[in-house]
Amino acid sequence: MSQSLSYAERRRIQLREEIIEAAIDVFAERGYHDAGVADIAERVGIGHSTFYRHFDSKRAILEQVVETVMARATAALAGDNAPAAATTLDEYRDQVHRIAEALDAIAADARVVRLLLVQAVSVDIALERRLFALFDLAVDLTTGYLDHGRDRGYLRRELDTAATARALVGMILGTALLGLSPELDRDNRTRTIQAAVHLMFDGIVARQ
Amino acid sequence: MSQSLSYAERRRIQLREEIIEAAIDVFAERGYHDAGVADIAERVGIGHSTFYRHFDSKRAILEQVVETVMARATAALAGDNAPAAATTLDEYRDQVHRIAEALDAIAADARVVRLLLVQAVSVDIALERRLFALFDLAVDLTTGYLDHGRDRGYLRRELDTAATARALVGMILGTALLGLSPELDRDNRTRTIQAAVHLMFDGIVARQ
Amino acid sequence: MSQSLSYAERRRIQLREEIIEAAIDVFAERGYHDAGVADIAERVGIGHSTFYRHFDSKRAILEQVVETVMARATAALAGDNAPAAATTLDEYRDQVHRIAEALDAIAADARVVRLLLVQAVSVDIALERRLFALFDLAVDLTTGYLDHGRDRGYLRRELDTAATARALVGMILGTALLGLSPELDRDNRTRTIQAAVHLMFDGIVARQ
Amino acid sequence: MSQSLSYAERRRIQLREEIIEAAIDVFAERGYHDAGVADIAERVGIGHSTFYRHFDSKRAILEQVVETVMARATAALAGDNAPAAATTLDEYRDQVHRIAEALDAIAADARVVRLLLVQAVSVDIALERRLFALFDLAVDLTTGYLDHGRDRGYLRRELDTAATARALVGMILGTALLGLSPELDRDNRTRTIQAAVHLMFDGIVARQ
DNA sequence: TATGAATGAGTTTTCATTCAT
DNA sequence: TATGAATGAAAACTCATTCAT
Repeated sequence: MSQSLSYAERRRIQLREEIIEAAIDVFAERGYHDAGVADIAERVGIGHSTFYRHFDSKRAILEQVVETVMARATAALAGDNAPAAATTLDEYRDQVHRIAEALDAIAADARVVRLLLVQAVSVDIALERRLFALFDLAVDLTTGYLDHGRDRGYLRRELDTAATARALVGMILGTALLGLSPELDRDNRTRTIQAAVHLMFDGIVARQ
Repeated sequence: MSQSLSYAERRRIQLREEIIEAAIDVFAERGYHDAGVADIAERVGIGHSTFYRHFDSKRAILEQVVETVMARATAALAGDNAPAAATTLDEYRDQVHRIAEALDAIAADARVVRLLLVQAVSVDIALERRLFALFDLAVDLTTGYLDHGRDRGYLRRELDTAATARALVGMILGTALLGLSPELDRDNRTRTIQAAVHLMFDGIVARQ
Repeated sequence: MSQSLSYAERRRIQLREEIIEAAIDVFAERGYHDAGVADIAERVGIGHSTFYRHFDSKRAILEQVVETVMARATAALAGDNAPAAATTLDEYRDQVHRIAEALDAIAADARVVRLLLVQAVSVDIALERRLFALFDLAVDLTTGYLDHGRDRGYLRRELDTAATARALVGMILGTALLGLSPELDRDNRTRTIQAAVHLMFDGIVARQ
Repeated sequence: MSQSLSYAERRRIQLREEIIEAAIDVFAERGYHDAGVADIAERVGIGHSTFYRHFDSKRAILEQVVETVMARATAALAGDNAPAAATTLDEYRDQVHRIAEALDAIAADARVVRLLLVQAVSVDIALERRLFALFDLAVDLTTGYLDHGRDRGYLRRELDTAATARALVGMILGTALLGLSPELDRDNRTRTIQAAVHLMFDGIVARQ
């Protein structure tokens, strides 16, 4: 199908992607409001007017940026940590570990966190809703996993799966947010992930 | 001491607080950038230049707003859920429950969450740092609690307390953020809190 | 007549004068536009609202200030350097010297020069006219002196007295303006005056 | 070299000059403070924000205006009244006449006088300094001429050249300032110049 | 098609002046 | 009477968006 595109069309698509990429950087660095269309255009190396041949408005590209980043994040998750349900606790543990690492890889890019957790929420109600819809989806998915584990018997029988899922997704988002702190080095980040997973499975209480 | 203030002085202080209150609303509703000084003034019912008799700039009142909200939040925590260390697991469980409820009471006000987690981070590097400093403090405090519990023996001996504290604070922030979702009703919120606390202590794994 | 004034009236007049004095300082230091009514009031030690009990507007006090400074300047001139006409060249030389010194004493106060030559001309056409009327008066007076000297025979017969008077008044104003230069010390100032008087009488050409 | 400029570039430069020209008018007519950027733009027939595509700020264009006017004035002087030193009194007389006429031609444009003597001094310390530096330069140049004449013997041997130069430059500035008076017609202006030159060379005293 | 030029709507901020105590 | 509080008019400046080349 790509050979059916003319050179101009391919060029056009490529430029569009370059603009999105530049916008990701610029919005993450300076924030949506402080970033100007001119900044984005300059980074791409085009006139700021050309920008408008590809996007209707500044708002429109933010939307596209958020969309793109959301897509990448979900793609990264979908990779090999497929939603195939685990049948034993150990399998589930492994799966969660893999998911956690994938999420960490995503969140390690501060731009992603800034765009999704900060900018997307601060600009606009409509965008905020879109984001919360994604979060709700994540909660639903997680609920499914927990339901499955509870049915299989390796998770606590009385688990309030929906509420627990919400707490877990919250933990993901919150630690991602905390990861923006400049204090946090790589090692700390890794330990936090491990602690979170350990917490998730076993809690903090000592067992005899 | 309050009787030592003249009528004019009291009036002045009161107006100042009204402005802060209005700013909390306006910033939470429309976001810092989309909110104008005129909007704040209008909500208070004063001329927009009167605003400048009480605050030097728009930026200055945001700072004051964040300060105020942070102070209220910490005050709410400090209430009766004093940092007095628990000596048994049950005491600690109770304490955590009380803290969780206090935090929930704070976070139930969507304005607080919006201001602290969204606006304060999106406006300015300086403000962002201030906020992260607060989060780091929360992590340190939590680490202290966990250390104490581990030393007493009611928490897991091999607990990575600092990393776990980070995960826990992340869970608080993340669930607060999720709480912005308009879908979430009172009951859901409560269940999420309970699930979070349960998760924290016992994890999700079934015990025989 | 002053004993007919009540205490309150005297106090009022005195305060009015204090305000004018403060305004002279403030306008000279910061310029009319950059100076605020509040600055003047603060210097006097009164509330800025009280200012309006004594003057109708900021513009009004500038007028008063210019009037006052002009009056002082002319008074200083009128002193002992009375317009009594000289009958000999030497008498006229003496007279011009006295006048020059009096003018220098006035112009040594940079505030006067700033107010009359800079501020009064830059604010307003009406004020500018008032000032030029004063200058024209000075030209007329000088013309009278020169006419007198020419009639007496100690000044050149073919002297274009009106035009020369204009040149002489110009020299006074111009050197006063140059005197604002921070470079100029007391000695230079004196030498300039003497050079100007010498120039006026004898020109620069060598005589055999 | 001008053909190397694209149409757009020429247009841009031309517009820039139109703005400067308009600003000269507007600042001279209403004074720097009372003139708004919008007034300048309106006179050029452009939107007020277009102004900001050519100048950074209102202050910046004043600087440019003063620079331009100063440049024009010095250019007018530099014309054919070159600084080539005169060797005889008559040559010097001629030279001074030419210079005086050139200066008069400059000062005949009231805008120039207003901008340089009034506005430039009233706005800003920095600009005032720049102007006084120019005046000091004029004094130095004049001193050089006088030194030369004294050395040649056609000027008085005991002439305090520096001080006299200051008095002469003062006379130039002062008569220029007086020339702002609306009373003054062309004829008066010319006579004043001639009287000034006559005064400069021969003084007012009758010679037998 | 790509672009720089142009623009007006909008925002923050100042300050002379009036008002209420 | 003296004053601080209140205010609105005005002004500089920015920037997303449109236009003309």
